[in-house]
Amino acid sequence: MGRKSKAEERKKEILEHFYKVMLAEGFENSSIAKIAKSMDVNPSLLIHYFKSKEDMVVGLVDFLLERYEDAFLNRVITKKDPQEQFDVVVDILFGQAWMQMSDQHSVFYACYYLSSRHDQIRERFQQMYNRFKEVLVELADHWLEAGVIKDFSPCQVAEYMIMLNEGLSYFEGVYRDPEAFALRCEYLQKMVRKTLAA
Amino acid sequence: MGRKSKAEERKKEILEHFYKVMLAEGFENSSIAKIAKSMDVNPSLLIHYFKSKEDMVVGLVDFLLERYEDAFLNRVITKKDPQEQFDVVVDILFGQAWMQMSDQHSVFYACYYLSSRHDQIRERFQQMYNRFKEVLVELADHWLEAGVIKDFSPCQVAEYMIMLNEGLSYFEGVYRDPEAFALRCEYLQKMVRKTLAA
Amino acid sequence: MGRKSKAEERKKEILEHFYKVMLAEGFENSSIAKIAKSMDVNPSLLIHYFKSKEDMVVGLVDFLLERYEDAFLNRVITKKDPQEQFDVVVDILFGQAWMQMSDQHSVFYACYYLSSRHDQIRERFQQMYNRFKEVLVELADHWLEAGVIKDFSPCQVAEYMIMLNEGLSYFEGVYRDPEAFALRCEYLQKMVRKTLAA
Amino acid sequence: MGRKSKAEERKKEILEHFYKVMLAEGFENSSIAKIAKSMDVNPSLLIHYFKSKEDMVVGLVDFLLERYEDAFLNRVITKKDPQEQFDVVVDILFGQAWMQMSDQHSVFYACYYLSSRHDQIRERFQQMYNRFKEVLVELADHWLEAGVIKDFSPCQVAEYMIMLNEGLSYFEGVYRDPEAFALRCEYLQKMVRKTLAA
DNA sequence: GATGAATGAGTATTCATTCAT
DNA sequence: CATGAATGAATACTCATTCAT
Repeated sequence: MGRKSKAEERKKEILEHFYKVMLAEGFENSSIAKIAKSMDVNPSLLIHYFKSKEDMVVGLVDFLLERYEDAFLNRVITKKDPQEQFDVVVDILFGQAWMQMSDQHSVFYACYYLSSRHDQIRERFQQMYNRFKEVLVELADHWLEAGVIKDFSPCQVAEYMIMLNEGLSYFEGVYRDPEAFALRCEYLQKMVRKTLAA
Repeated sequence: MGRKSKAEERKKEILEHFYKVMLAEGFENSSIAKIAKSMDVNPSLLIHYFKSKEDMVVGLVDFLLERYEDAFLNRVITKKDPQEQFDVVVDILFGQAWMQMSDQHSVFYACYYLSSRHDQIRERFQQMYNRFKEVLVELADHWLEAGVIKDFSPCQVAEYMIMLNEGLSYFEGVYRDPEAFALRCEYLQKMVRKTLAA
Repeated sequence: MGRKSKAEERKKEILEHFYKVMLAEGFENSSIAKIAKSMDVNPSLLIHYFKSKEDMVVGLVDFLLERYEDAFLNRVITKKDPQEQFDVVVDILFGQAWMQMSDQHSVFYACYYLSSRHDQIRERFQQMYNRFKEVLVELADHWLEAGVIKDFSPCQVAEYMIMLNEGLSYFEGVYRDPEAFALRCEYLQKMVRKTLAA
Repeated sequence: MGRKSKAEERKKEILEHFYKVMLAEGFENSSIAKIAKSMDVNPSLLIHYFKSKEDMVVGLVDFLLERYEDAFLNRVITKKDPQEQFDVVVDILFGQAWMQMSDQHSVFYACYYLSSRHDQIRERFQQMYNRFKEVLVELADHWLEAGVIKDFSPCQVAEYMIMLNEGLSYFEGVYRDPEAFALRCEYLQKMVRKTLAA
C-alpha cells in the first residue's frame, strides 16, 4: 500500500546539507536551490519534505540544538565523587573542549538571531537551556549536599555557569584568539571556584 | 570642513531608517527598496551615498556599535570614591538599566552574526570591546589600588565583567522574562562581589 | 455491469471536489493538489482516474453542464394546456428561480471561457444548447399550433428565449442586484409576450 | 531633475502585449515572463510599472473595456431623425458589425469571468454598462417622444437591447456560425421592432 | 487502488545595481 | 542631488506529471 517512506532519512539528509551550505555560504545565502544542488537533487524535492523554507529553518534549529545539547550532555560523564564531578563540569564549560565547536559558531548565532524574531525557534532555545539547567541543577544539588559548593542555590549555580560559558563563547566569537581563550579559561575556572566553592 | 556635512547627514539619515526597517522587519528582510520607501526616496539614492549594500551594512554596524558603546560609557559616570565607583559599575552591568536596551537586541545580534563571516565587521566589534576593556581596566586599576578588589588582574576583571554581562544579555534574549532577569541581576551582583571583592 | 461503477463513483467524487474547490478559489487557483487535499487523498490518485488535468477539466464541464441542463429541464414540467405551458416556461426563464443558481455563475462562466479556446468543451456547450433548443422547439410547435404564439418559427422562438435568458444572467453577473433583477424579469416577461404572443 | 517618465506609454505598450499574448495563449497561460518576452524586455520591468500581476490584470480590463466601449459608442453616430437613429442602433446591436469583434471574444469573457471573483473588475464592468445605458436611455427618450417606440420606459428599452445583444454574442461564442448569426440578426431585428416599435 | 518519491518547467516577485537624464 | 528606466540573477514556491512500490 504505497511507497516506503523515506521521509525521516531524507529530512535528516536535507538538514545536514542545509547546515553544510550555511557553514560555507552563510545563513542569508543559503537558498533552497543551493541546498538542492549540494544534494544533487531537484529543489522541489526539498519542499516535498518540508512544506516551506520556514519549516526547514525550524528543522535546522532543532537539528543544531540537538547537536549542541549532545555535545554538552555527552561530556558530562557521571562520576561518583561530587568534587571530581564538579571539576569535570567546570572543565567542560571553561576548557579547550568547548572551543572545538567554534566552527558551528556562526550557524549557531544565526539561529540565535532568528530566535529573537521567531517564537517557535525561541521556544526551542528555551527548551534546550531548560534541559541544561535541569542537568546542572541536579548536579549542583549533590555538590551542595556534599559541601563542595555553598552560598548559592542549585538553580543560581546552574544559570551562572551557563551564562558565563555563553559569555566566554560570545567573546571568543569576537576575538578568535586561541591563546587568549586558554588564558580566559584558566582565570574563569579560578573565579568560578572562588565564587562557588565551599 | 563646511559643506561636506550634507552627505554625512544623509548617510546618517539612511542608517537610521535602515535600523528602523531592520527592527520592524528583521535583517534578512531589510532591502534597499524598503529603506528607500521608509524614507520616501528613490532606491538609487541610497546607492548614490553608499556604493553598495555591503557598505551600508558596515555603516549600520558602526552606527549601532556607537550607540551601544555610548549607552555603556555614558552610564559610567566618574565617582571619586573607588568603592562607590565599583558599585555603580556593577549596577550598570547587572541591573535593570541594561535590559532597557532589549529592543535593540535583535538588531545587535544580527550584526554579531554578521561579524562571524565578515572580517571588517568583526574588527569593529573588537574595537568596541577593546574600548570597553580600556575603560574597565583603568577603573579596575583604581579598585585594586584602593583595596576594593583583589586576586585578579585588571584585565581579567574587565573581561570577566563583560563576559558575564553578555551572558546575561544572551540569556535574557532566550527567556525574555523581566522578573527572572531581576533575580538574576541580584544574585549575579552577589557573585561578582564574592569573586572580586577584597 | 457490476464492478466498473467504483471508478465512476470515484470520478464523480473527484469532480464534485473540483467543483467545490473552484467555487472557493476560482478556476485559475484550482490545482490537482488542492482538490486532492480537499478529498484528503494523494494527488497522484486523481491522475490515476483522469489521465491528465485537461481530462479533469473536460469532465468538470460535463458534470457542470449536466447540472445546468437538469436544472432547466426538471423545471419544465409538462402541462396539458399550451397557454399554461407557455406561461410556465416564460416564468422559468425570466423568474426568480433562475437566479438561485447564481452561486454557480462564476464556475459556469469559467467553463464558457474555456469553450472559446477548447473545441471539445465548446462542443459540449453546443450539445447542451441543442438539447435546450430541441425541447423548446417542440413546445413552441404546440404553442404555434394552439395559437398561443405567432409570427416566428419554433426555432427562432427557442433561440430568442435562450439568448434573452442568457443576456439576463449575464447582466445579473455584472450588477448582482436582486431587486433590479426582479424588475427586469417583470418587464422582460411583458416584452416576450408582446413579441411572441398571438 | 530625474529622468523623463515613460510610464504612461510603457504601461499601454505592456497592456497591448498582454492582450496579444492572451489572444494567442489564453488567459491562464499569460505570464509576466511571456509578455516580457513578447516585448523583448526583462520581466522585472513589467513589475516596475505595474506593481503586481493583479494590477496588470486590472489594467488590462480597463484597456479592454475602453476598446469595447469605443467600438460601440463610435458606431452610434448622431442622426437627426429619431426613426433613422433607431434603425441605426438596432443595426449596430444586431448586425454584422458586432461580430467583427469576435476575435476579442475569448479575452472579453476571460475578463467577465474575472469580474465574478474580483470586485474592482466587476465595478469596471458596471461602469461600462452604465455608460452604455446612459447613451441608450437618452436615445430612447427621443424615440419615445417622437413616437418611434412605445410601451416601455427608456431604461427598460436600454437594458433590453443590451441584454439581447449580449445574449446574441454569447450564443455566437457557442456556435461560431456566421450564417446562423446572420439569420439570428435578421429575426432579432424583427422581434425588437415588434417589441418596441409604436 | 493508493501512496509517496522525484522531476522539471513554470510562477510572481524581489533584489542590488547601473545608467541616462 | 535625485529620479526613474532597465537589467539579470535570484528567491521561494506551485504545478502537472511519472514512476516505483
